[in-house]
Amino acid sequence: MGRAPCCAKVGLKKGRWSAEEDEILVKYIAANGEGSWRSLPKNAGLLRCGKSCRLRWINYLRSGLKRGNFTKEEEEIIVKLHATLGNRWSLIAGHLPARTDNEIKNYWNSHLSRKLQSFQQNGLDVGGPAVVDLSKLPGGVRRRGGRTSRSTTTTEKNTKNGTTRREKQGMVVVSPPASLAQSEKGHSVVLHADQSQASSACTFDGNTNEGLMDPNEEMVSELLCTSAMDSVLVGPSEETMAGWGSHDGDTGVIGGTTVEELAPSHLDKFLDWDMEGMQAKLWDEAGEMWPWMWDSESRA
DNA sequence: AAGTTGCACAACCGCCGTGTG
DNA sequence: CCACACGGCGGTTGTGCAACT
Repeated sequence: MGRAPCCAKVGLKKGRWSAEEDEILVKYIAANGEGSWRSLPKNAGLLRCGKSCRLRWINYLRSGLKRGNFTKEEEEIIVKLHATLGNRWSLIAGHLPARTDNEIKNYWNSHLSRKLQSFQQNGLDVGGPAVVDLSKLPGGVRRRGGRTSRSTTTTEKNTKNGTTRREKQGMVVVSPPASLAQSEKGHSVVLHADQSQASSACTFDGNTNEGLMDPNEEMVSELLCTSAMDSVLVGPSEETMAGWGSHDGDTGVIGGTTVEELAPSHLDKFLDWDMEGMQAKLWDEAGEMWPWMWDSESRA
């Protein structure tokens, strides 16, 4: 059992590509086209693994790639798509043709995730992620090196989506908007994010009108609250949950609709939505959107 | 000026799905 | 149906560099 390594490890060069190697690879592909990555390095005279050649070509050498800083528009697209698709960088990259999945992934890990986390931790009242001017958030200004002081813990703050948050024993305690707390007192609300965050949930206990959430899950749910559109994104049936958990064939079943089916038309539409308005709508229509939450079992 | 620290990013690693014999 | 090769993808790591002490 077990596959043979993609290439013989012995004698192959690793690490950064030299200009000479780049030139060889570009010339070879120009003459012979892409594909046959396994045999490419041998045929081209490169002491590289085929996968390494492919990665170098895909991410840096092929034409049509846009290098340099991400624009504000690109950032917003990434944030919104990530809220929907999770870490499916190749799908996200499909909506930013000049960017590679690796570049987007790196950018997310080094820039955007930190911004959003800072946003959440500081409870900034900036109107929700969809309308956040990312450049104004902590970390928005590129800064390199040096020691950074760790942000102090927050006690209690009101957020623009109507919830109240405070921290207790390492968890984020979230209270729903007063309107929901009063109208739906005695019920529980569980917010589920996309497939990759299926376990992320905020449960508002009907008696205390509070919900406990991991700080990281808070960010997910914040995005979810502002982006949820219908049952496709919110609320698990058993079938849906099974699809989330299984990663069935990389299909990414969400509420019976595959991610591939969602993209691009639904996602393009999604990007145009008034996220803040959707957030308010979500709270207003909580009873309709999550009917399974109001059954007798969930109240036990 | 030198040492320290953390960021940014290129590249690697390993798993998974698909195609093929 | 099975085993294998290959390509693709997402997670992770290594390294260079600049800011800071």
